Amino acid sequence: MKYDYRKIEKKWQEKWEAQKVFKAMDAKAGKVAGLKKFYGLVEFPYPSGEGLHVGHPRPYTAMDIIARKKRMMGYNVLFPMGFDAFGLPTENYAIKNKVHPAAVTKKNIARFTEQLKMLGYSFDWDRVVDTTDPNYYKWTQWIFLKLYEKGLAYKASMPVNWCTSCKCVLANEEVVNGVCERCGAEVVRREKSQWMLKITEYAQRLIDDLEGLDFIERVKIQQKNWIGRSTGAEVKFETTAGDTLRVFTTRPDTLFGATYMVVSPEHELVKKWMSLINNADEVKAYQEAAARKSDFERTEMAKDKTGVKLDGVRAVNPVTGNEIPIFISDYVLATYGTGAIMAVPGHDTRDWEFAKKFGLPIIEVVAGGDIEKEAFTDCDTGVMVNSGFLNGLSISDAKARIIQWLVDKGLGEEKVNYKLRDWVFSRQRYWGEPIPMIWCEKCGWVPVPEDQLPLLLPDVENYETTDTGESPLAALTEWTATTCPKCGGPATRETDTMPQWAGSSWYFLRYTDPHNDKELASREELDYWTPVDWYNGGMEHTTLHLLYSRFWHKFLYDIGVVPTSEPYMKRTSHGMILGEDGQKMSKSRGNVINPNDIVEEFGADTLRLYIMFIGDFEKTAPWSSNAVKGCKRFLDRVWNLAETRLSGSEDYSPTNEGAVHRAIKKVGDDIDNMKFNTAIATLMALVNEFYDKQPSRGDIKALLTLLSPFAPHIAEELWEIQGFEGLACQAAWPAYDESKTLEAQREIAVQVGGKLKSTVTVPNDADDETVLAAAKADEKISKLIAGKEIIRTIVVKNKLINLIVR
RNA sequence: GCGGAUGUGAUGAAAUUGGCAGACAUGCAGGAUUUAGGUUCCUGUGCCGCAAGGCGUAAGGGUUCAAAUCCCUUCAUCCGCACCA
Repeated sequence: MKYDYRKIEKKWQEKWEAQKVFKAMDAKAGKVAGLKKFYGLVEFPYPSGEGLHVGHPRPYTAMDIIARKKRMMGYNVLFPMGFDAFGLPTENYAIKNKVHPAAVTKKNIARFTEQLKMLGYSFDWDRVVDTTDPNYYKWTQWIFLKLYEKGLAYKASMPVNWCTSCKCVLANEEVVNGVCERCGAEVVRREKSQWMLKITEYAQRLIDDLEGLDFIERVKIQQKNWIGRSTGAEVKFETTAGDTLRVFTTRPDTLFGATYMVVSPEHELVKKWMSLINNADEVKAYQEAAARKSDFERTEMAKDKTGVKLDGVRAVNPVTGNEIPIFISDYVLATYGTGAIMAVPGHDTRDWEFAKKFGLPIIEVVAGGDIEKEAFTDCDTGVMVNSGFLNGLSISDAKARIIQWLVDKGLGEEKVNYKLRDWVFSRQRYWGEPIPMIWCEKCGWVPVPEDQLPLLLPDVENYETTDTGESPLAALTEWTATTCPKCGGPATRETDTMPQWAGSSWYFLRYTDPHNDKELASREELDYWTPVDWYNGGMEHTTLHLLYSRFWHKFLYDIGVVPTSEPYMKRTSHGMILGEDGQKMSKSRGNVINPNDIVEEFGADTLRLYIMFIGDFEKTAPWSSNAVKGCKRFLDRVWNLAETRLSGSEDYSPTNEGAVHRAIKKVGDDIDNMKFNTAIATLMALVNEFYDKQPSRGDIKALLTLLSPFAPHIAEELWEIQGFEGLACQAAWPAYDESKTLEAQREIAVQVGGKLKSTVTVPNDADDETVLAAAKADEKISKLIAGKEIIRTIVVKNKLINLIVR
C-alpha cells in the first residue's frame, strides 16, 4: 500500500476534531483529574488576505511538538489559537474593494483556520479568540477604562510620530529607522492631542522583574535597552532671566567643566525668554527649521552640529558661579530628560564637537586624556582636576560628593531617567476598538459607563482616512453626538480607535475562559492556567507586543484581576525563514513559498518535519526544496517499515534495544531544548538502524510514539495499522533506562602526544589499566612508542587515552 | 558610535560544553534492482597525495597532554539601539 498522505492527513484531522482530542480541561476538571497543567502559547496571527505564510508554521509546529509531548507525558495542556484581526491592511483592503472590514476579516479568519487545521496542529479549537469580536473587545475597552480610572490613561497634546501613508499617529515602538514599522513610509512630527498610557510608571518594574524570568537573553537585553535606564542627577541652573533651567546628567562629577548649556528647539523656556533675546529672529528661524524636519532628517544631520546662541539670556554654573551661554540645538532632544543639558565639552563627544565648532571653552575636569584631541569620556579611570572640592577624587566618589552637595544646597538631586516614553494609544483609523471616552464641555473627559460596554464600532459609509488627522468615525455625527454620562448634557464621543497592540496585550488571559460574559476571565481559570508556561514568538515583538503585554499584565495584577505580576514564565524566539535565494521572502522577489503547495505536493507531515529539520530554531534559515524531499523520503522509509502489521510482543528487540533507549533519551531532551533538528536526525538514524536490523513490533511502537509529535498523521495511521491501543497522540511518552543507553563496547581514541593515531575497542567503563594495555597492544601504537618512554598518560573515561612519550 | 550575536565540507547543518571535527540530510559520483525517469537499495564523498602520510573549523597569536569550543589581536556578516546628555 502506498503512503497516501492526502487521505491519511484528512482522516486523522477529522477524527481528532470529532473526538475533541486536544480539548483542554477546565480548571475544575483538571484539578479533579489531578493533572499538572501546561500552558503553551504561540503568537496569534494577523489574518491577512494572503493567507498563511511559510514563516507561520515554524513557531507553530515547534510549540505543537512541545504541547503534544506534554500531553503524552500526562499534562493537562492548554494550546490555543486566535486571531489578532484589527488593523490597517484589512482596512485598506476594505477601502480599495468597497467591502466592510468585518466581512474581510471573517473571510480571512476562515481561510487561516482551514490552513492551520490542514497542518494538523493540536489547538483547542473551542477556545478561539478574535480581537474584533465585540464580546472580546468589550474587555479590551474595560481594561482601558480601568487604566483611565487609575490615572494611567490621559489625553495630552504633544509632538507625535505621524505616518504620512497610514495617516495616523504611531507609538515610538512603531517607528523603525525613521519610517513606519508597518508600511515603510516617512514618519514626520506632528503636534496632536492623543490618548497616552503611562507605561513609564512601570519602567523600573519592567526591568527588575525580567530577573526571575526564563526569557532568552537577547529578549531581556533588548527590553532593557529599550527602557534605557540611566542614573545621574538633576541639576538646577539659575538664569539671568530669573528662572531655573533644569538638566539631567549622568556625569554630575563634571559640573565644574560645564561651560555652556543647550536646550532643545522646542524647550518651553525659550518661548518665555523670547522678549529678552536680542537675536529672536534667528532663534525663531532655527526653531521652525527644526520643526519641519522629520526625526529621521534630524538624526541624519547629526554629524554636523548646528545651533543658535540665545543672545540675552545666560545661565549660572552653580559650582563655579560663572555665567555661561545658552544655545538651542537639534542635538538635544525635547523628549529625553528635561530637554536641556549642561554641556561639558571636555568629557562628552557631542559637546566637544559643538564647542569646537562654536569656539567655546573646553575645560579639563578629569585628568587622563588629551582634551585637545578629543573628549575624554572614560568613566573608570581618571582623577578629578580643576574642580574645587572634588579635586583628587575618583569619578565615582566625585559623583557621590557632588550629589550630596547639590542636595544640601537645594540645587539638585540624584535622578534616574528612562528612554522609555509613554505609549501613544490613539489611532485615527476605523478598524480598531473605539476608545470608550466622551468629551463634555462641562465635565471634561468622561468614561463610557462600564455597563454600556462594549461600545460598538458603528458602520460607516467611507473608511477613507483624511489628512486632517481625524478618524473616519469623526464624520459620523449621529454616532459622535451623545449625552454626557455625568451631567446629561450634550457631549461628543472620542473618535480615535485603539492601536493594533491593544487586543494582543491580554489575549492570552482570555484563552483561559473565552466565553465568559461576566468578566474578562474567571479568577478560578486564571489562577489555574496563568502564567503562561512557555511563550514563543518573534523577536520583532520584543519592544512592542511583549513589552506592552507585560505592562498591561502588571497593571491587571495591581488591580487584583490576575494572580501573577508577570504573564509569561518562559519566552523563546524563532528565526525567520528566507527564500531559496537567501533573501527575505517577498512577492516582488518572487521567492515566496506557499505552505499549501508544499502540503499538496508532499503532505503536512513532511512540511512539519522539514520546517523543524531546517536548522537551529533560533536562527534564520533559507528554504531548500531539495531538503524537503529528504524529509518526504524519510517518511516513506518509515511507512515501508510499518505498513503491514508485525507480529510478536511489544518488547524492544535485543539488537535494537540500545538504539531505542538512546533515541528516547535524545529526542525527549532535544524537544525540551528546542533542538528539533537533531531530534529528527536521531529519528532518521533510528530508522536507518531498523533497515539494518529487523525491528520488533515494540521497536516500531517506540518509533511511532517518538515520531508522533513531529509527524502526527503518519504516526497515527501506522499506529492503527499495527493495532496498537488507542491513538498515537494519546500514548504515554516512553521512559528510557539510562543503563540501556550505554553500549557494551566502547571505541576509544588513542592519541600519542595529543595527536590521534589509532582507536581501540574496550568494554564500557573499562578502567585506565585496561585501556592502557589495549592501547599498547595496538599495532600502530606499539610501533610509535617502541623505544620511547611514556612519561605521562591521560585517560578520559570511555573517550580517549593520550600517551605522552619522550 | 554603543550593545548583542555569528563565522565549520559543494549546501543546510552536528559535535554530550575542553576529549576521535563533519552526526543527520541535500547535492554529486559509481554500482545494483527495476525500467521510461523527481522510484528503491547499496557504496563513496573535507582538502592534498598512487601511497605511507600530511593539512584542515574566517585570519594570526596564546593557554593546555588535548581547542571549533577558553584568552588576546584582526577581518567579515547579521541583528538591535542610535545626538538618550
